[in-house]
Amino acid sequence: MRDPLPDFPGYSLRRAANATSAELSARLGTLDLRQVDASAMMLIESNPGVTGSALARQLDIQRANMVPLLKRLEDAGLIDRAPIDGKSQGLELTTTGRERVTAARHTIETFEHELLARVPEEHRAHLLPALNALWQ
Amino acid sequence: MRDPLPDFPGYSLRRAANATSAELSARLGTLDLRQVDASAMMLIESNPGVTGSALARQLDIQRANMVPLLKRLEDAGLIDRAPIDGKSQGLELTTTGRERVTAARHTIETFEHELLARVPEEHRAHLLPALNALWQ
DNA sequence: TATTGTTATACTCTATAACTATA
DNA sequence: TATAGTTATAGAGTATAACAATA
Repeated sequence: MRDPLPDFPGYSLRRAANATSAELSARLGTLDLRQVDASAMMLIESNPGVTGSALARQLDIQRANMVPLLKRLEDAGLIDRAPIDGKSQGLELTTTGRERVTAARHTIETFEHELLARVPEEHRAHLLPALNALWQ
Repeated sequence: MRDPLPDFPGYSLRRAANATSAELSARLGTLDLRQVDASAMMLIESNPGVTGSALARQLDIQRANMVPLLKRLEDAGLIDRAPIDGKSQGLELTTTGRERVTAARHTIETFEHELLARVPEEHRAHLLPALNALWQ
């Protein structure tokens, strides 16, 4: 079939994101994590005591949608919450959470390595900076 | 906030796709089109008489989800269906559909041009081939 | 006055299973 | 036996509005 769509960067971006996202989700699923769980946990790991609101802003997630996300992580014993003041609560990884995020990072790094291997060498180093220029 | 996530190509890919997709959707919305509508119409334009099933395969959309999509396009007077045999039907753009897809392509090309302008010149030419290597 | 955490809700997108009719 | 079109439905993911309590 004639297909003019892959010539559009926007289309290719969406297709590439969908394809790789589905694959990564399947792998993180073996750790009982979603992609957003792993992202949130890595941010908490790098910023212990961060609030849910700050996390939401950094991940570009609605504050309201953080509630079930954090509840899931807490119920799974992966994070703890401690009051900062009367209205804010700081988030930290539990011991289990630290182990899980380490496993997740390993899964992700393996995945990204395979991902980049698909890209011809001449283009490889340009992918990340080009992508980050699009949204950062 | 310390944020290790933009160093992961998979994360940057998803963030870039989300950000650009939201922007493009808003622009296509002024033409009463969704992204997938524009994609489907461009494929029909390039392959007049194509079936809905073939379209679904090319776009990686479930056959079942093509039904409301095509109904929407037909109700809007953008496509016509003509029986090929007893079970298949060929899709074609109407006159209105051809005008609309031309407008959509203009919108998309303008958008992509702005998109690529955000990417530093040294990386620009590498984006599309790198992306296409990830899913094609 | 702005922000945090929360509840409730609706909407879009997508996936699955099943069915009929036809190739 | 495989494919086309379809129906119905369920599950994610996300967006909006509103609220009480606190900074």
